[in-house]
Amino acid sequence: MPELPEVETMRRGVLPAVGGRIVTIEKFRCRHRPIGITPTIRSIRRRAVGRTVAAVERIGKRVVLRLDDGQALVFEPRMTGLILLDDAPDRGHLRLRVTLAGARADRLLFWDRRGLGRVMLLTAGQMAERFAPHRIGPDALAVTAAQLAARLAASRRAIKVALLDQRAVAGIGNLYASEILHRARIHPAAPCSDLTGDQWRALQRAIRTVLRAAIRYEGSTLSDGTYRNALNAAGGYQNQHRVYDRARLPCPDCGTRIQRIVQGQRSTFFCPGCQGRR
DNA sequence: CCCCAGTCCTGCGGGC
DNA sequence: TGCCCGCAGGACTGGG
Repeated sequence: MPELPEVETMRRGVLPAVGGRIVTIEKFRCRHRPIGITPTIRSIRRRAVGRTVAAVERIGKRVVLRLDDGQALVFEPRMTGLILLDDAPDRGHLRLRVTLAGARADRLLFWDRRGLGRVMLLTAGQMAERFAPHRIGPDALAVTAAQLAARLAASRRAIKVALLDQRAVAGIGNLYASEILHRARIHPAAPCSDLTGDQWRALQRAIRTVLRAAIRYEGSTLSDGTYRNALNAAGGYQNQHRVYDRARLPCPDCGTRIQRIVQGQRSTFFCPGCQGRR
C-alpha cells in the first residue's frame, strides 16, 4: 500500500546513493517474463543506457529518475512494489535491476510480490501528457485549503472517497485517508459539498501533519510486513495509527470504539465519537 | 462530467 | 488439520 510517506521514504533512500553526483545507467536486467516493465526491456536499454540521472523526484505515489535528455524512469510501486539498494527479500519477485556507474550504491532494484507495480521509461512528451494538471492534482504536502475546496466543494461525493482521487490531490491512499479525516475530525461519509471553510482548512492541516509525521517514521509497515525502505528496514508509523485497521478498539482520543465501514469497495475506519457529521 | 464496478495480481487469514 | 474462498487497494478502463 505505498502511499505518499512510503514513496517519499523510497525517494529519500535512493537520493544519497544517486543524487548530487554523476550517475550513469549502465545496465538493465529483468526476469525472463517481465511484468509491469514498459516499453520492452530491450528498448529501455537502447534508450537509457549511458544516460545520466539528473534528478530524483516524486510525483504522487511514484519515484521518478529524470535523465539528462528529458526522459524519465518512473517507478510506480502500487500495492507491493519496493525500490531497494541492496538485497531484495527474495529473488522470485525481483522485477528489475538497474546497474549504475558512479553511484554510492551500484544497483537499484525493483521488487514486487504481487506484480501490480509498474516501471516505465517515458519521453518528456509522455511525461507531460501523463502528469498533466487535469490528470494529477497538487501534491498532498503542498496543497492549500483553497485548492482542495476549489477542486472538491462542488462534489457530492463522500470526502473519504474524494481524498483518494489523485486528480484532486496527489499522494493520499486508503490508509492515510482514514488517519487524516480522524485528525481533522471530519466524518468520512460527509459529502464534500457540506464541508465548511473551517473544515477545508482543518483538512489541509491534517493532511500535512499526518503525512509529515508518517514520513518522519519512514512510513507504515502493516502486519504482512511487505513495505520496506530502500535499505530493507520496516517503517514505524503503524504504531501511531489512531483508526486504521483498529475496528472495535477504543479511540485513543475519546475511548469510543472505532468503526469500520465500506466506501467505494474500500475499508474506512473512523471514530463515531470524534468525527460527528458536522 | 460524475460516479461506480471490474481488472490486474499474490499471499494470507478466517471459516468450516 | 487442511483446504478454499475472499480480502487487501493503487491505477486504470468502460459503461451508465
